[in-house]
Amino acid sequence: MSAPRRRIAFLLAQLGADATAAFEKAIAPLNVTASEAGMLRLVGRQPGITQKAAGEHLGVGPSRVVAVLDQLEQQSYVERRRSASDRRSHEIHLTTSGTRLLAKLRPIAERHERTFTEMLNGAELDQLGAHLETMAAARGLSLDVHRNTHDRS
Amino acid sequence: MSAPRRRIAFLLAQLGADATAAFEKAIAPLNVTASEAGMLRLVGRQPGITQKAAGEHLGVGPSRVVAVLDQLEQQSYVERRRSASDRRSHEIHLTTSGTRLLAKLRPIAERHERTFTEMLNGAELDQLGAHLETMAAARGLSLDVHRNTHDRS
DNA sequence: TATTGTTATACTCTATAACTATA
DNA sequence: TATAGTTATAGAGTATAACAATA
Repeated sequence: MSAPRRRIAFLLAQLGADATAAFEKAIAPLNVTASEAGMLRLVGRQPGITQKAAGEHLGVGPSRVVAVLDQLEQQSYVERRRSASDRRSHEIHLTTSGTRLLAKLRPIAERHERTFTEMLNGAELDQLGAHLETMAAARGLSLDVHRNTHDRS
Repeated sequence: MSAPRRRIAFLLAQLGADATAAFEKAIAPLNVTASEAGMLRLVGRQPGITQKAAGEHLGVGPSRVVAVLDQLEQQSYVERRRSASDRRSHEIHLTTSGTRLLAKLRPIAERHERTFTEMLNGAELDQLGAHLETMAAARGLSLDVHRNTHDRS
């Protein structure tokens, strides 16, 4: 059918906003925002990543990267190190306390995922995940930021 | 599977944000934001709705309702009328040109929906839509009432 | 006293342009 | 010249509190 009576895009917008708000709320006790948590995960997975590369992965501009890193660095969760090969660029690394924070974030993210998926069974989630990944790939969204723990396959 | 899946909520957040951004971009030529489009559609469906009720339907606060309506009224797409029964409240109505704008919005929203669904076949979309609706219902998101501003027609 | 809408304020996120220091 | 990062600024969206008119 070419006349779309379905409301997929609308449902995605609704559920996506709800997921983001719920995640923000879940991690608020750790005094980090979703932006900061996303950056922490990325840096944990790719230590030494440059700010430019981080911005591309996260889909945000350079000035937003600066703001997020300023916040994280001020709380001593990450540090910027000037690259030896190209002194214009900064390599971002987790500190010990950043690594500890990331470890605390993981179970919260898992619980968050469970609250969003508990109403569907395993087969349904496999279908849903496959379709969402197909859509995300077709839309050119990068998907690797979140897969940094045990489910890399 | 007992290991928590950690990708569905993330995919929803990513795709939801992408859907919202794409819709904004699609309607930009009409010089309306997604907030304004959502309000227009609500008022089209429920002429005479009060600002308070509109805010509840759209999931935004009173001051946001004022800002969106100020914008729409300034462009003569809607008008506020004091309620005869309760002179504290305003009843919102589309103007002729607001109705015309709403009619132009509809095919754009349909094209937007197709853009987000063209990579899946009909059976896959049926599955996906059913699962998303199950999730939305479990999350307490209304399927009939539009609670956020990133709406399609 | 409570409610509807308004105004004011502050904070987050996004986007852009100008600037610096390197290359 | 071009690039990586920084700074400044502006806009949209959100949240909250104080306020006027009305109930």
